[in-house]
Amino acid sequence: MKRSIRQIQKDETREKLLSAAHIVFGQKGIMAARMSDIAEAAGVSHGTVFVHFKTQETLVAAVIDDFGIRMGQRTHDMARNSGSLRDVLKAHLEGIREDEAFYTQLVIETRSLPPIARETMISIQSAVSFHINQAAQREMDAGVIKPMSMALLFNTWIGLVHYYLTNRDLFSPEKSVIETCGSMLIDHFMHMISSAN
Amino acid sequence: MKRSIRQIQKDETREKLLSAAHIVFGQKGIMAARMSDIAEAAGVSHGTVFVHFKTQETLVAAVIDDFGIRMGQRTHDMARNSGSLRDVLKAHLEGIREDEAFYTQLVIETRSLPPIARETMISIQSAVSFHINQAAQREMDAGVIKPMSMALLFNTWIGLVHYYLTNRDLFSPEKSVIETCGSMLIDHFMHMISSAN
Amino acid sequence: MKRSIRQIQKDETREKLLSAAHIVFGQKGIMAARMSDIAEAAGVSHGTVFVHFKTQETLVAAVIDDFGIRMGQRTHDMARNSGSLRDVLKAHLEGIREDEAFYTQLVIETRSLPPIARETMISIQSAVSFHINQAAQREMDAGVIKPMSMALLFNTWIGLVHYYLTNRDLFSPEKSVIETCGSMLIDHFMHMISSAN
Amino acid sequence: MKRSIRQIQKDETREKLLSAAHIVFGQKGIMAARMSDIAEAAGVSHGTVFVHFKTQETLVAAVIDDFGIRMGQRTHDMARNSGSLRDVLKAHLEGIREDEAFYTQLVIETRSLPPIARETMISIQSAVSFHINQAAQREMDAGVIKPMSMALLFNTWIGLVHYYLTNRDLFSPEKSVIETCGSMLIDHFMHMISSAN
DNA sequence: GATGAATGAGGCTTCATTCAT
DNA sequence: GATGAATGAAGCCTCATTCAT
Repeated sequence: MKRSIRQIQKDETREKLLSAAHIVFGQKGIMAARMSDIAEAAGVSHGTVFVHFKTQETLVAAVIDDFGIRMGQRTHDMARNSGSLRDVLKAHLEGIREDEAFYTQLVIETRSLPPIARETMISIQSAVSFHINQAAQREMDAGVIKPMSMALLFNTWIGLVHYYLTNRDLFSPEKSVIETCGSMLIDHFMHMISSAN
Repeated sequence: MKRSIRQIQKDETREKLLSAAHIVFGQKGIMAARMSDIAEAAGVSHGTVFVHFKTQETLVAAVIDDFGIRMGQRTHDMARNSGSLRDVLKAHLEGIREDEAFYTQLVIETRSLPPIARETMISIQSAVSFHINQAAQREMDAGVIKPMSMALLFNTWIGLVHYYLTNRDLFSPEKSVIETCGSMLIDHFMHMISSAN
Repeated sequence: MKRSIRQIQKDETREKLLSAAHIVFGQKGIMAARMSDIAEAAGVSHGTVFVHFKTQETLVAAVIDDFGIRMGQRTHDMARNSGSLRDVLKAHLEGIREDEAFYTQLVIETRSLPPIARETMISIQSAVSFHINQAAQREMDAGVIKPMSMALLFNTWIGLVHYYLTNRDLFSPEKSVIETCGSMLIDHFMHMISSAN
Repeated sequence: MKRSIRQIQKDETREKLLSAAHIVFGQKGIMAARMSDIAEAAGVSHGTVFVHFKTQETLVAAVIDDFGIRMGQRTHDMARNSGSLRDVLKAHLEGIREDEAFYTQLVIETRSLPPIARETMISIQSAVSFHINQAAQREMDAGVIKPMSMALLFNTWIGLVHYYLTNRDLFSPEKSVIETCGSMLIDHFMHMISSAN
């Protein structure tokens, strides 16, 4: 069927665009990237972007949505492979590391992005939070970590991670912050919430 | 003196502009605010902005610098009035609260702003960090708080605060995050780092 | 080939713009012409100009360069068709006449234009001067014209021509100065430098 | 009388402005000079310029008029001190030399200036032409110079002089063209029109 | 469907001119 | 009269979006 060949090609182009946008957004920032930058990065013409995404906002939303699904999947995988809180945190960072640049931009720009961005961010955090809380609760019940509000425990972790991500220039100008500081952050966080001294 | 009447008026306009910019930046974002928004907010004509600030970047730099000085002053005051770490954290949040919206935008946008922004941010954090570390060290030596890296202690605090600030919509959509969550954050943080359970 | 249809159309627009700019520059002056004047004269939108010429300076440079090439070609043709100095002068004026308005503006504004303008002007004059000198030298050697510095002979001729061009309002307000005064100028110049009385 | 003290001061300021404008116009070009440049050069405030000259055009006109009067005076003096054509040409160049920069700008910009500029230019040239023609006629009658149209003789001279003035960068980048090339120009011109070889 | 030239709204900046002091 | 801050019209340039090919 001709139809389906075309369809396949179209889908391929769409994927190229989403992937290119993901990279460019991670490099230049989401709102700072121009539509033509993305076209160029995807190796297609400027106009083609608009064939697939009616407006800039649509493209941004699609990239974010895509990313949300990927993160959701990773978080889901996280569940089965992790037992201890430490494992969960490790898996969490690992999940971020795979999209570090884009994730960081998303953290930074959420507020000035279309609502979908905020919603995606929240849904990602909710899923992550669910797993972290579960593991934390278990260890808290076991008396390994201090009793404290789950929400605050989670927000402290997220805040710490985001702080390092968004200040990469201070902590790891050359390469991935997660790679450079990840295990240190986990150690520190575990130490802080641990009931031992 | 004629001189000084005119000078005073000019200074007033400059102040009006800085103050309007400070507000508008806090509302719309620093780079998203247009020069004409600021003119309008200050109640002067578009051209007047350029009488006082040759370029947009100059204005941004001036507002940030202004803010940096104000924060520096507050941090300095913090020193004499605070003994315990809890006091210092309280003073820190109090200092932020007075410029909450702008501070939050600065946290968000630092990376896409002229270098002065980053430098100001760093210098503010350095000063704050100095006082926090001093108090924390004392209490750590006294065995009241767990032994841990000063840098990580500070970054955890800053990360936590910034996380709440930059997610105001989640934590306090109506009013100041600091007002709403400040003492909770301090309590939580103190509890976390405390050597007691 | 699709390629070439689009390419041809783009080139046509570029030509329309260059040609419109050439005319508008001749009428209003090179720096006095606004980008929007040229867009209007070319029958395209304001933004289109910037698709083809990134900045005003680029456009000016392109128009001048274009003109330089055209003049160079004419000067080259001049060579083969002219024997006597009189012929060369005639050809020179003829070459100018085809772009009289623009050439005149260029003469007037060279100093306030980007360096390319000056360079183009100089290169045009050099080529012309070469041919004039050659013919003049021959006739000087033959004793037909007075012995004199070639440079001064050339500068006198150019000065005379430019003076008439730049004072068209005095000499030929209605139409081309070259048409109106050209042969008179040649006669006069030849008479002046002739060794006969 | 208070009145007349004020009047004197006002006149002084006006003179300062005219003089400053004359210099600045000579340096930056007449239309390229900003009103504030002139205020600064005159050592008065920006607003003061408008107290004396309602519009930019008025100022330009006044400076040109002033210059015209000065040139007229010099031309008049030229009359009594000069006998031969060579003397007149020398006096002519001398008159220009005293205002070389401004005169050159005027030559270049006349067309884009208010009509007064053109009229002044014409009136200056008329006066000069009168004296040159008179002397030339005498020598032509005496058979010293070739018979030729007075207008063309004059225009050749003016064209030559203007060509050197407006191409100072080629002929005398460092200092006055008249000083550097003046006598050469006179010699050449006299040689050209002389009936001798 | 892909292309990329054309479009035009929107933003920054300059500078002659005005006017309150 | 002198001052200089304020004004706003006008010009350059960017970039998301449209549309003919």
